[in-house]
Amino acid sequence: MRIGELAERAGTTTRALRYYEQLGLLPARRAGNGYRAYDEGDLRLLREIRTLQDFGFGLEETRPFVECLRAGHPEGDSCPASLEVYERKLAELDDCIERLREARERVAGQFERAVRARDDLAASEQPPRCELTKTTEE
Amino acid sequence: MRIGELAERAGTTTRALRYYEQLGLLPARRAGNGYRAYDEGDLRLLREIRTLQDFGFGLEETRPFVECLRAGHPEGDSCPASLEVYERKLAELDDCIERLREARERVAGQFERAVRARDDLAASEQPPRCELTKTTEE
DNA sequence: GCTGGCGTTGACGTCCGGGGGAAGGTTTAC
DNA sequence: GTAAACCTTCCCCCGGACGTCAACGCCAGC
Repeated sequence: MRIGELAERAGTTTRALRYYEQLGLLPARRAGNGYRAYDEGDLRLLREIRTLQDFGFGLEETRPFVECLRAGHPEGDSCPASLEVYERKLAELDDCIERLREARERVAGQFERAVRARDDLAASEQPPRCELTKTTEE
Repeated sequence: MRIGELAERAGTTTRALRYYEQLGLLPARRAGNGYRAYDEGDLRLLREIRTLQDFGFGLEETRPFVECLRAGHPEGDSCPASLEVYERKLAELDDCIERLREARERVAGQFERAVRARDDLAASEQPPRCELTKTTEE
């Protein structure tokens, strides 16, 4: 299989495949004419890469998974190195989520304070009309 | 006050101040010699910008707050436009947090599955030795 | 009067990842 | 025979918030 077919079957582009090869992530054998030659195993590797990317992994983070598959393991995450990447990613996500939650709380606090300040100001400038005054005023 | 003093008092750099001016965020009056001239009000505006940046706001998002202060309001968030930015930011943060949480759950699921697969494999390859076999084998 | 430190503008560099796109040349496929 | 697919090499781009010169002007102190 050549690069165009592989790209199409994996739903990516030839440009990306050349880039992955450049990274050493998905090296290709070469046919006699210099064309890149891929097989079904490469498609499997490529699908692993794409799946992990959908999970939010960077390309470098997919490397242990790809190498694990290439080493003959049944799944990309059958190797300790892959599990470590999972753990690191989980820690990274937790950290990121926590920081965003803190930021959210700070902003929410500011927002609520500002809204109260606005309402207080409105109330002092134009005192609330109770039911009785309301009917008499209008 | 000139640019160096303002930068130092606000804990930022002259480069940043020129950049803010370039964005029209913090325009400066000019002294006779062409130097930028700032006053205490500008320091207040700048502190508002820095505070919001610490909250995770982009520079453009600080603009309504700065203009609100410049319009004479007591706080940067005394204006409706600022409150809208707060609301947009909260929605943006919520969305971001939610997407990260989903990603985290997907990764956690994969991780747990992989760990179970590993343990199952270890168990089948090397059956667990109970207390009795342990003493007889070694 | 000169050195040093501040100021000015403008333009380009950086960081980050993940490619995009074009030029210019082979090889294959119909 | 020609169009499509492939090859390599090269630079470009995205965004955000500045950093980093370069080359000059202004001013205080000694």
